[in-house]
Amino acid sequence: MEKYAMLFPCASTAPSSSSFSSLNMSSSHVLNSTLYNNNPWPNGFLGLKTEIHVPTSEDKNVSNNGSFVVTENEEKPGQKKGEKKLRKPRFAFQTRSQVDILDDGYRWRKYGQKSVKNNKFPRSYYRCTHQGCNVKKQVQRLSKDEGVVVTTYEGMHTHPIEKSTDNFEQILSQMQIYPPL
DNA sequence: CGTTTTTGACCGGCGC
DNA sequence: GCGCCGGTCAAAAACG
Repeated sequence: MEKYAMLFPCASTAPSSSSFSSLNMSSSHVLNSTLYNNNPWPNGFLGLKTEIHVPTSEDKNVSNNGSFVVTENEEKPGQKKGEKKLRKPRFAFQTRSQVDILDDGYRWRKYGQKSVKNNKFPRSYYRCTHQGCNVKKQVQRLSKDEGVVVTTYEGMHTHPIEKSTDNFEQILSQMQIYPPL
């Protein structure tokens, strides 16, 4: 297996994708697409404060998760009231990208992959390789829309980013919200 | 040689 | 109690 192909879907009105494909592709991926951030990160995972909802026509199609889902301490039916159940905040980012792995500057170790029902594509489970940092993340690709990738983060990082987020920041700054299709 | 990926087994919760 | 479903473990392979 070779490395992932550096594909850049390019929204279409991308200003200059040249800066995107920085030379250090050590593990920098691009996610030019819709990214929803509510800034739930302690140390500022992303500096930007974008909170937009793009009601694309696909929205109805992708009803299973509108676009940005924040599942904090939600009590599910059947759970004991006020239990010490592991309540971790979860954030789902729905991204339009050809690349599954969206690098956020952290190092992830894949620890599992399972196929989900109603989905042709498997779901990958990643874990932050930092000691004491039990942040998990799972990447799922919608079978309906191959271009849509749902990245779900679980937990928060308690350590600085190991890599220079410069690249990622650049991407974010240049990232633009998808126009309603 | 150390680290990450792969992949099936395993396990816990939930519904029937 | 059993089977489905989703998530994790762990051993070996793959990779740099």
